[in-house]
Amino acid sequence: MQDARRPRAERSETPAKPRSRRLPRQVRERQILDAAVEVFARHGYHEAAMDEISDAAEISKPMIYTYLGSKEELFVACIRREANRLIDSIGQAVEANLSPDEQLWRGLRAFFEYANENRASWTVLHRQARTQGQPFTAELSEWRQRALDLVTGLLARASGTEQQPVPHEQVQPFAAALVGAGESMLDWWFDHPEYTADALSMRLMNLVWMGFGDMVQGRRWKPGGD
Amino acid sequence: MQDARRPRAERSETPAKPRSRRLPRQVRERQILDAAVEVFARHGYHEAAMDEISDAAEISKPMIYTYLGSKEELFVACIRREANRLIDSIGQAVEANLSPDEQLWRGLRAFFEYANENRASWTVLHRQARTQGQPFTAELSEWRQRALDLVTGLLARASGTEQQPVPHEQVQPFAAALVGAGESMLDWWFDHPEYTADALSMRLMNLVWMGFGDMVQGRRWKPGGD
Amino acid sequence: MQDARRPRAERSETPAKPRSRRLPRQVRERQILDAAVEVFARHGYHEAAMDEISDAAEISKPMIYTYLGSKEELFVACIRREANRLIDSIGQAVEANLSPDEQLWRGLRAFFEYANENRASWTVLHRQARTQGQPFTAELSEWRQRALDLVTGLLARASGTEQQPVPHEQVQPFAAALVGAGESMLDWWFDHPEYTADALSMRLMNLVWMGFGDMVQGRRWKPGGD
Amino acid sequence: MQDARRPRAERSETPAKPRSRRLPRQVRERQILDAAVEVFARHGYHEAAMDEISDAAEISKPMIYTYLGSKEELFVACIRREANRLIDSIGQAVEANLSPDEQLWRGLRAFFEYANENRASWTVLHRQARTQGQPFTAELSEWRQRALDLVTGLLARASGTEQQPVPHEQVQPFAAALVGAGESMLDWWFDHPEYTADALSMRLMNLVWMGFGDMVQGRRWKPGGD
DNA sequence: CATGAATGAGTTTTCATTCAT
DNA sequence: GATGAATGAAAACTCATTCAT
Repeated sequence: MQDARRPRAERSETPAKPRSRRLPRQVRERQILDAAVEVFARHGYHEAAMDEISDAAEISKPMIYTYLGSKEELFVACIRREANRLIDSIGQAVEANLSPDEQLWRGLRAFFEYANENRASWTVLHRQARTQGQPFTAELSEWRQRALDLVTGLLARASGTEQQPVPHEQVQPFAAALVGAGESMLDWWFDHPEYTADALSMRLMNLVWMGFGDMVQGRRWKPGGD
Repeated sequence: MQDARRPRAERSETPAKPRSRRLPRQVRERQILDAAVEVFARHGYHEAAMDEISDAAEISKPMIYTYLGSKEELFVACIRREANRLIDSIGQAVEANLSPDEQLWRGLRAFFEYANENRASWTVLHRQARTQGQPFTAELSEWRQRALDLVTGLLARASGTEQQPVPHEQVQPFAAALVGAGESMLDWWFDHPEYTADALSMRLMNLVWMGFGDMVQGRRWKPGGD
Repeated sequence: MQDARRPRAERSETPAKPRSRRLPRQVRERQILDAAVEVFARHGYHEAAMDEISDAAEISKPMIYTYLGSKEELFVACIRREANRLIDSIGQAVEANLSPDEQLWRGLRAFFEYANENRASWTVLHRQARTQGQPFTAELSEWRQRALDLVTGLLARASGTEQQPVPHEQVQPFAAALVGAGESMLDWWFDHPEYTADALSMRLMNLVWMGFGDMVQGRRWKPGGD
Repeated sequence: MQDARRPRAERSETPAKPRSRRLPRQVRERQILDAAVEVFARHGYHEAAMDEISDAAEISKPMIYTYLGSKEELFVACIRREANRLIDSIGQAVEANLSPDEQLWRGLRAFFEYANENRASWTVLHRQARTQGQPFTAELSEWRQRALDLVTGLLARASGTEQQPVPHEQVQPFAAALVGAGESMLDWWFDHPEYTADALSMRLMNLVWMGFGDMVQGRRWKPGGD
């Protein structure tokens, strides 16, 4: 947790820059959120100290409370903003005029790219993923649900034919699996950065797509069979 | 200060239940671990209070420290014990004389069953999965690595032929994906308990196994293709 | 757990004295140090409770930690401040234009006076003197060394002639003895306050000075002699 | 404080020697006191843990309480035993048929020798010397008083003539000074072990004896004089 | 508007002491 | 007689949150 708080006795002699007062609220809020995402990603919700966030944001703690409310509300605001950014990124990658499978792949790739280029953002979304019983649990599962819906949609559109679309509730468990597989592969990627987002997403696409295709077309694995 | 620590002579008036005192160490350690797993699963490491654990274990805090050491050591002990239980469960399900694909499926099913029947155990293993920078990080990643190795082994054996085994490092990213997919599907299952472990594991098996099989046999998805 | 830390809205009913809030840091630090010296003197390092110090300083514990750091750092700060005060007192009493022996005597007298008038200050410096293996041991021995050096200097200057100054390392054991003798006499004084600092310091001066003078001039006591 | 308590999980497989049960009480008490002196000397009263003492004594804690009572009583017993040993040592060195000054010197030398050869014993007597407000304060000051009386007696007998003995109350402050000087010199000795007890005691004897002799004979140092 | 000063309520950990076996 | 098991009561330190300036 470092030493972020405790204004030790040796106050720096130079009064330092007066910390640029009187900025418009919007700018302040962005500063705060940026810092908070950084710190929450680094330490997680509970280990993150408001002092460290206020230090990182170069703003005093009371301002954080004034602008963003409690620690919990601040965290929720972070999740919301970063979730939107990620989902927008994916949404933009999935151009409507592409074929459904291409769309799916582009979406996966966009996900890998976003996470790789916005580590803190991804981490803050991911780190607390399994936390339960916390006040912010609702927000977290909401964003996960949005992500899941997005993938479910892509997968359903890609797998059904025009005549026989696959119903969402049937696709859902596979979408869940795909999401989990993606996250897991991402973690693996961070430890093996020699791959590209392109390659990674292709592998995942292959794994799931082909398997899913087989299933849709009735080719199945059965125990004892083969 | 001074002598304040000397315990009072007058005990509580109500005799209360005698709480079966003076149990052997081994028994107490088990009690403590059971309670700790429960509490850590419920709240996570940092939000779990030693007080709550001691309450749940029906023992005083000093005994926990005497027997299991610090909070961190206690957590590590939980992880270790539960990880062993889970991995043993899977290991026993994977009988050596089965065909490789059957083994993989049995393993998946055992995983689903174990997690379903031992929620707290699974949760404690899973909840802190992405935590970093904590003292117990080492223990957590060790157990994840063991799990990953187990799956990698199963997948590699199942996908190669006797003549042409697939090298582990090539299988790894897929194993990672499979693990993630399984975890994610499990979460989904908890919200849709109408399925059986059998059905779930079969679905996952199909998804991954068929896809993987396609890849191994050279059937690939390519962007722009079809 | 959870949100337990959020402070209650309803403050204590009794308005009580307003306790002059929001004082500048400098003032608070002095208050804290004053209280800490008092409490450390009374109970010693380990038996002193931060709670008692914070009560004595009329401030909450967190402020102590914020301003002065850990208990150990607080103690070190006390030692440092009080050691400086004492050594300054002696230094000022030892005017440069006096004869060396007069300087030595004035120094001794200043020591007795300071200790008598600043009991807590002296006690905090003295009480832990023989403690070892504690984290603050370094600070304690540093101040003792400074005191010893001061006395060694006075003694050396006073005992040698201009032509033949006595080397410090030869004087040192006697300086150590003198310091110990002074401390011990001081303790004795506290139980027999009918004496004056003047009288006490004169006695000690006589004891050591005459004896030392004899030795320097070659008059020695030898066993079996007379 | 080491790790003296907490019987960690890895109980040694070998049942170890059964800790020789059923020893006569006297032997047990000696074992305990020996261990306690060692531990108290090492850590001081408050930092010494009963667990460490019981470990060192190779006896269980309840036995300590049964035989010696509370921690405080145990400490008092240590002080008492070791004080007696030291004072006896000095007493034996001071043979009645010697000349008074020779007696004084022998006493000093015996003190230095004892302390040097029985570090723990000396340390336990010395370490808590300045502690106040503790329950054992009485015992500590009693032993100091006995030591002071012993020295006062020696000094008085040595300094007066048969016809004109110096009254004790006049000698006392000097005796206090002598004791303090001795202790201080002893500390210094521990850091400069190249000297012998003989040399050290001679130095101290010279310092104090000659000075005292001068005073008794009316040679005095006066401020402003010389 | 901005912030340094302030704190209530915890948290983990330790220790002298005693009881049941 | 001897001990492992057990605990009440603290102690140091932290943190989200708010008020006075």
